[in-house]
Amino acid sequence: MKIYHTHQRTALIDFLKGNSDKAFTIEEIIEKINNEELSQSTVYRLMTKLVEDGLVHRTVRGNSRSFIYQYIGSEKCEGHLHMKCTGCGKVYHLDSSVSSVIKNDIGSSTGFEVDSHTVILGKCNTCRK
Amino acid sequence: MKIYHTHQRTALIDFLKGNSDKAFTIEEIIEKINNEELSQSTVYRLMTKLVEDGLVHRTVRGNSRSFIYQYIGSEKCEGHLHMKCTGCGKVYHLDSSVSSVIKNDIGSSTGFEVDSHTVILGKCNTCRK
DNA sequence: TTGCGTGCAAAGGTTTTGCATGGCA
DNA sequence: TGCCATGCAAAACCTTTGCACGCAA
Repeated sequence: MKIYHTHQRTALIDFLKGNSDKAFTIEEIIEKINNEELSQSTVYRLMTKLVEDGLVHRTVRGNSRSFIYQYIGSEKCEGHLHMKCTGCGKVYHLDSSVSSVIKNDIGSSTGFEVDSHTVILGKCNTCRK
Repeated sequence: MKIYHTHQRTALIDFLKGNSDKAFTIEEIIEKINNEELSQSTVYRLMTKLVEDGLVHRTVRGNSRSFIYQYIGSEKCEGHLHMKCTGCGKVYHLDSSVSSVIKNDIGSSTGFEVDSHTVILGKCNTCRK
């Protein structure tokens, strides 16, 4: 299935890439980029695809009911683990060397081969306070 | 606010405690214990409280739309991490000492406080072959 | 008896979908 | 031109809530 590079798609991906250190609800995304004019259903549809393609990570924030999305698709994400804060929903990138140490610790003690896409849950420095 | 020990509450907590290695949707919970007769809204209400009290952990499963809940209040799983094999689906308990090392590695390099109930994904020794 | 808990059904909020139209390649 | 993408509005879905009644303490 071919992909058309519509201006809606471009605007959305540019926005997410430019803010890959933050996570947003669909509502927030629409608010932030609606000079580019894209409808709610388009955002939902694009997001679904981006999540399927592994470019975007989907979670929930706190005990809210809606999902938040964060861009994690850059190549630089290969090989390291991610941590997701259960408070604010933000995804953090764990340093490659620390990631390797962890994978080795687990591998050598149990024979378990850790998947690079594992998301470690916890509370970030800010939300712990 | 006083707590009444109704049979609905007891049935729910007993079920969750007895299956603390698994996570369930509200629908699944109702299905599994509905010889004890408890309504959907009661399950939702009890769950909300249990999550607030920190006895139950709430997340989402895969790309589903509904939440899943898992009991995390028992002491026996305190302090160590779990690994789930994406091949056979089994959950493994990671040795406490290895768990501590990992938590410390992450904590000292990022300030992130790892949730003990994090589930690390990967392939177990058997499934790797 | 008191007042928290429950069940039912209705409401609420978020996400998905059908259909006609728009626009990229 | 061919066909994927979009927008709108309706539908679907999950969760929450109001109210009257039930039941633990």
